[in-house]
Amino acid sequence: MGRRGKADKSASDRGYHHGDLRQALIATAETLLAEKGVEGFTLRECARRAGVSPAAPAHHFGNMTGLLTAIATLGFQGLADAMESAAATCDGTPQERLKAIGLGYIRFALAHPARFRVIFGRFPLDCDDAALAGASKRAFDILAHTIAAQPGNRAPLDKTGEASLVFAWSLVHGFANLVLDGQMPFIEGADRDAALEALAKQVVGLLPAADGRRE
Amino acid sequence: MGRRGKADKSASDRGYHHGDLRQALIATAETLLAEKGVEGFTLRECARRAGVSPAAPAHHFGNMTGLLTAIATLGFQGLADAMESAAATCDGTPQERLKAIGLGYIRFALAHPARFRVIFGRFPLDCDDAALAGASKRAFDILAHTIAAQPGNRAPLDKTGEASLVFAWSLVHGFANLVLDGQMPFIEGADRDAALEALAKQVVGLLPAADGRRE
DNA sequence: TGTACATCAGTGAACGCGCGTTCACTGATGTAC
DNA sequence: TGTACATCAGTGAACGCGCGTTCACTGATGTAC
Repeated sequence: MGRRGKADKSASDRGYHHGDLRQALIATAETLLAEKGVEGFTLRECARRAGVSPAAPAHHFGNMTGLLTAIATLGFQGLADAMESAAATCDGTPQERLKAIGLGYIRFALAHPARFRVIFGRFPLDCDDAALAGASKRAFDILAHTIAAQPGNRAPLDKTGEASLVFAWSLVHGFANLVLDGQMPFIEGADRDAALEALAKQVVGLLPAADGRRE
Repeated sequence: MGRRGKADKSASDRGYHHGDLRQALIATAETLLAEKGVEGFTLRECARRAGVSPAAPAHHFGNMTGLLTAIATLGFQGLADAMESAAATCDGTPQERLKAIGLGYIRFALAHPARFRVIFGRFPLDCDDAALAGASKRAFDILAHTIAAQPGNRAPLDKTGEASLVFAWSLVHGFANLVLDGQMPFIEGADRDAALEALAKQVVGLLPAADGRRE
């Protein structure tokens, strides 16, 4: 153990070069964001925790916006992956597929709070970043296509289809935000994760009722 | 017009005493929060915009937490009022009442983004503040009682009842957050407010389908 | 009505702090011959 | 295999800044007699 207990690897432990500082900074930033929220996040503390000088992040990301953009890109990719892999395990009817991607959405948010928040908070992101734009479009399209495939809907979505998209999205987005913001105090303790998963399943299970054309 | 265009009333315009600085600071803080979000908010700029010295806010609120706590209290009161007054105008069946308070929730969030965000963001608030705790309980109870009054539910809520509470809350909370975070770009322009109100009505209208006992 | 005094509300300068970013630099690594 | 050199990755000191809060203060208001 080095003299500087705060950092995972101090400069004396690891030599001049870090190895994969880019990845390390992203991971540290996520921890920090999840811990302190948006307003508590600083680039300097991020560097400090990574055991690196305050100038190091600029080398990889230019500035704070660059780092956050990298995290947001990971976020959209992860969100899209989570929805797709959840959809892959279901029986394939449109309704079951919608429930599955909804559950995937929620699971992703709870598993990666920092990425989820960076995506949806109004952070300074580099909107010209092609990777970010692509990942974002991919995630959104999964939801839109799934809604379009529901019984009675068509692509492109009409007004009613749009409303059912907003309905489903609002539901899972709201659930994720309420949990992340600590608004479900009745679900705490040791079995918290299992209880949340069960509640999420139950809530998402009510979803297809809302396709707007059930009578 | 005074020489200092930034402030509504400069010191020379209004004399030494402000009149109602407490109210003015709250209003300015809300504008600032809505404009710049949490992380952009500072007490000093708040004072600056109110045309007052940086030390003035401390006189009324002690510190930043005090100001935010005051705004949060207004928020919970406003949220409860919005839900109650929306409920008062509906025909009185439990299902219609649930839709009404859901719409009230959304309307409040869109009308008072700063208050809504201060309530649900993880801001430093004074949790010992009795007014805050009371207002918070009142708002939550309106939702819980309305859910308990739905057909098939009872008070206190059982597991299924709890799930339908979470369902309804998630829906309106998610909708409000998506709009406030600018995630509904397809609704913009001059008729934005009317379009949002219509969409909110449509989305909330799908709500009672989710009481979980409809078959 | 006038005067002394207490109370209140806001001032403005100052404090120490941590921030994001810059800059010339240096240590480490890789490559060409 | 050895050596010169280019490139890369991270350093650390410094910059100017705006922040929240404090403090002794002063101007304005209200009250008692």
